Amino acid sequence: MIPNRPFRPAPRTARDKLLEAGVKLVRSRGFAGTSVDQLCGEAGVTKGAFFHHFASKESLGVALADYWSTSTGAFFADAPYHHLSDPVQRVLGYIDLRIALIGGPAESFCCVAGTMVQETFLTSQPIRAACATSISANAQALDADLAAALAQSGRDDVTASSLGRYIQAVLQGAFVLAKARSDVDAAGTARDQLYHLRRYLELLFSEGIAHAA
Amino acid sequence: MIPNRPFRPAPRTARDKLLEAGVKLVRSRGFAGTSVDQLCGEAGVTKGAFFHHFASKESLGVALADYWSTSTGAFFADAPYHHLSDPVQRVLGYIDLRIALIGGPAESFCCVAGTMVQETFLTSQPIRAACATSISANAQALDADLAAALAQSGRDDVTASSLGRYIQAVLQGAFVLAKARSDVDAAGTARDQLYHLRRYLELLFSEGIAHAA
DNA sequence: GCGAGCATACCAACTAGTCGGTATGCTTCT
DNA sequence: AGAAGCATACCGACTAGTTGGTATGCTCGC
Repeated sequence: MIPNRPFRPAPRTARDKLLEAGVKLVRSRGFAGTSVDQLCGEAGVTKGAFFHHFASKESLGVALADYWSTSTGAFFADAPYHHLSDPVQRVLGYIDLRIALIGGPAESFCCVAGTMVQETFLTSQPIRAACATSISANAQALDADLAAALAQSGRDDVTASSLGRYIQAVLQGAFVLAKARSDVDAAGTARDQLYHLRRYLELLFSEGIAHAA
Repeated sequence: MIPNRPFRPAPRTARDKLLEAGVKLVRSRGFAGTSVDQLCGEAGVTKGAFFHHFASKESLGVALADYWSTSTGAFFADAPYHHLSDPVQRVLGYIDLRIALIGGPAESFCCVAGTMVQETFLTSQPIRAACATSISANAQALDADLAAALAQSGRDDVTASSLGRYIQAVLQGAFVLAKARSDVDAAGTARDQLYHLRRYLELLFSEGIAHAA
């Protein structure tokens, strides 16, 4: 789930170029709406190269979800909010980073895995599983901070894993609404959802303290 | 349509059958992943009937979003939570109804408009607009109750329309996560997101009262 | 008999995937 | 060192089947 990815490296091999093309085309046209020829055209490679690296279009979908997962995972693992001492602030720092990454048209910040899984969850089990792994990896990266923040706030009615999934759900929903309202203000629409999410987390953690006091 | 035979069941036209087939197939395979032939097969109708009623596959997509919007709109307009006297309870009653409606596999409770707009927001402006209208109509149906609940709680930092959009965003996100986790527990995953949403609304409205007091 | 509603037959374009081929390296044996 | 042997990376024409869409004909209520 890397949104804008301003510093992505130039892809060298045909495989990398095809995966980068996949990110762009799936984000804007969906998986079924993107043909192998379009992927090759966008990547500037031939069909021979495509089927040299991928056994089928489906296997590109699986590889794309993995590629997306590892590149976004690396991005957030390096983010500065990890250095904050307060776990609540680390969680809010993650949300603030997500807010900061939203900008431009919807296809530049939406999620490849979320888009793919909507279309393929019944027609391709391998792609569905790869997308599920990608999304849950994002959720689990926050798990320790969420658990610490909940414990610190005295919250025992919410689990960290459930809250982590909720954060991912709000992100995915924000992307859907941003696409729907892309004629008005895609980025602003998406950010609005994260402001509500941030407010929920603040209420949740402070309400916990109020309870404990 | 025309009630010239009141003692017989209403004649299901090919158009209605195609729209019903569209709901089922788009929910489970997406719009681009569903062919005109599949739609005709599911509806038990031939291609001639399809292009008699719809100028193109795209125009079926637009009609499908409208059909979805009116049928779901009518359902929620008749729901019993409207009779509750407290606006906060009406809002929470809507959430509880949405929770109650979630069950079975993901394709039986997910949103047609949300699925379609993800794929087509850049490739078909008419479908995107129809889906946006469908989603925002759902949001606006809650507008008056949300405004009353916010006013009653003394909340002036959140607008009703923004909160209505957030509710729709969480629903859409819940559907995405349910699809991704359809191997585990699709319905339970989706419901979990709405429990968080319900808690947010409770905190929001009670926190407002605390502020006012 | 006329138009609404639908069926049959068909088409050009596009689809994912195949296949024979080339260029460039890396190993290994002499 | 050098050549044989082989693997990797890539090319682009080709195919069998599917796609959305069309042209035409039937049928039945008004």
